[in-house]
Amino acid sequence: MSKAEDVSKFEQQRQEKLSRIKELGIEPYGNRYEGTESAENTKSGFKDDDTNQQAKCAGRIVLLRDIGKLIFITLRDRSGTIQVGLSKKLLAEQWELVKLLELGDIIGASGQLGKTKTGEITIWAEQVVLLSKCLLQPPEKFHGLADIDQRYRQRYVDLWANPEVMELFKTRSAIVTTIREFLTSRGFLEVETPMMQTIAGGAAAKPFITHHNTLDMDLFLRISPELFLKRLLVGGMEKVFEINRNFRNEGLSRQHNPEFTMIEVYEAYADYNVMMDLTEEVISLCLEKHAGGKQIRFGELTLDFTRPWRRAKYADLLKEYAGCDIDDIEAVRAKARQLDLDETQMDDMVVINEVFEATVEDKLVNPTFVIDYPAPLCPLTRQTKDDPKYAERFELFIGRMELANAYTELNDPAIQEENFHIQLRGQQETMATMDSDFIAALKYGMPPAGGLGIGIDRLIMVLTGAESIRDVVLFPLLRPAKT
RNA sequence: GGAGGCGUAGCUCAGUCGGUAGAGCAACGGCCUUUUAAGCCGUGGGUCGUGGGUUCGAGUCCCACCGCCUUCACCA
Repeated sequence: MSKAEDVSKFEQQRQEKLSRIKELGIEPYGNRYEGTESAENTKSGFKDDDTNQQAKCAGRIVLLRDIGKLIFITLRDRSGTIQVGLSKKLLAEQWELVKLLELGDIIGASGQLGKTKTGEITIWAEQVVLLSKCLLQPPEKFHGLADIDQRYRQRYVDLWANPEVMELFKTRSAIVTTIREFLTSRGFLEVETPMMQTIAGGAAAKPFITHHNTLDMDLFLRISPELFLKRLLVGGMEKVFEINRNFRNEGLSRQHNPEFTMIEVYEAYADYNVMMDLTEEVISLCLEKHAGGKQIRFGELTLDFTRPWRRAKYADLLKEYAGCDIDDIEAVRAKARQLDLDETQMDDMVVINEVFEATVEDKLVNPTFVIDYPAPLCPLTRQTKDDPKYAERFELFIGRMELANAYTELNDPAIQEENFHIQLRGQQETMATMDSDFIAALKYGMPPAGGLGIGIDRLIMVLTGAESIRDVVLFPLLRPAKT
């Protein structure tokens, strides 16, 4: 960064142009501008045989080529770009304004639609309106804005200077819409539950703490909506979902942003198998509608989404990749030591999970459902029918990342209350924080249900090939910029 | 929090062994009515992230700090 003095030098030049525009009696910040068509629609609507086709577009000047008495401008709008030809002959009275236009200004232009010698569809402007003056230097026209720091801090510039960034966020929006439509068309009700909670439950994570002044009480930003959505099952909302932010006060990484978007889905009378099918179906639908094929490049990896996706038991994967039997705890502990893990202060289950995470997770590149987790690791999950050591839970891994987590919900209040007291040694956080109102809800009777959570940001990552969560979050958390 | 890397003009980037700070784009002044990252002629632009230190001399070497990236820790 350079001195404010230098920055303002360029700004001053633009301020001077602004003054000259005002001297022409022109308001440099326009108002409502009606009757426009998008750039891409305008171009696709062009007919060669129609010699009197009018067009009207608005957008930001991203390229400007001044040939003297003729200026070519490339306008960028939400849809793409279109060329505007500004001719002195056609714009006699507006020519003075037109000569003052510069990169970054937002203008509206209308006139006859035609083609240039080289065949580019062009609006030959008869009317030009300055809609907003740009007072700061836009980034370089060819390379765009490349500095990662600045791209995140000034996403408002990144979005129009780098069209692929705009594309990605349009895709993100479309994927969320697809998920929403998929669920609502199947009778799911979209709801919103508290983001500020008095007990941060439903997941194992450190919460953010905030304070309500009038009530004079601390509140937690939610780490999960789970316990509230299950209350809705008790209330009779049999198929519900919520798409919203969770907050976890933990480290940042390529896969972790402190606030991230989750969808949670609950279906009464279903179980984790139903949720597994639903997960595979909805992600495949998103892939089909919004991605380039069943194979997606993800950094060094190629993710193959061809169905059916692998479904493998937790214990079998442990055997496969760690080479030890889940029931042979000494073998697992030996493996832990081999991995340089200090297992002495950990409960058996914690050791098993540490070994699992260290040996299995980074092998799971193509979509893989890991099913039947050890029950003690799953205090909110129903045990499997044939073996109480395991819980009816799956996690979906794609590209070495955990994307989804689901289970057959525990609806026995006695077992749930007991599980809320579990604190495994070696676990820093526990998802078993006592919530007695939730127990009360269960005592009224919660239908058996399947529940599912999908990390939306990570889903967008694997579907678009973006390797960093910051590339799929519009405004990722950063420290304040240097002064 | 630990480790490693990066920070040079508005933007994208060069900068050799420690010896007066460079290019392209953008800007400014000219020319140009069919350009496509338009072209041509000319001009200006820098406390090299910040602060110390070593040195006759620091963008370059050393230390601290700030920010970003990667990685580890953390984190289902």
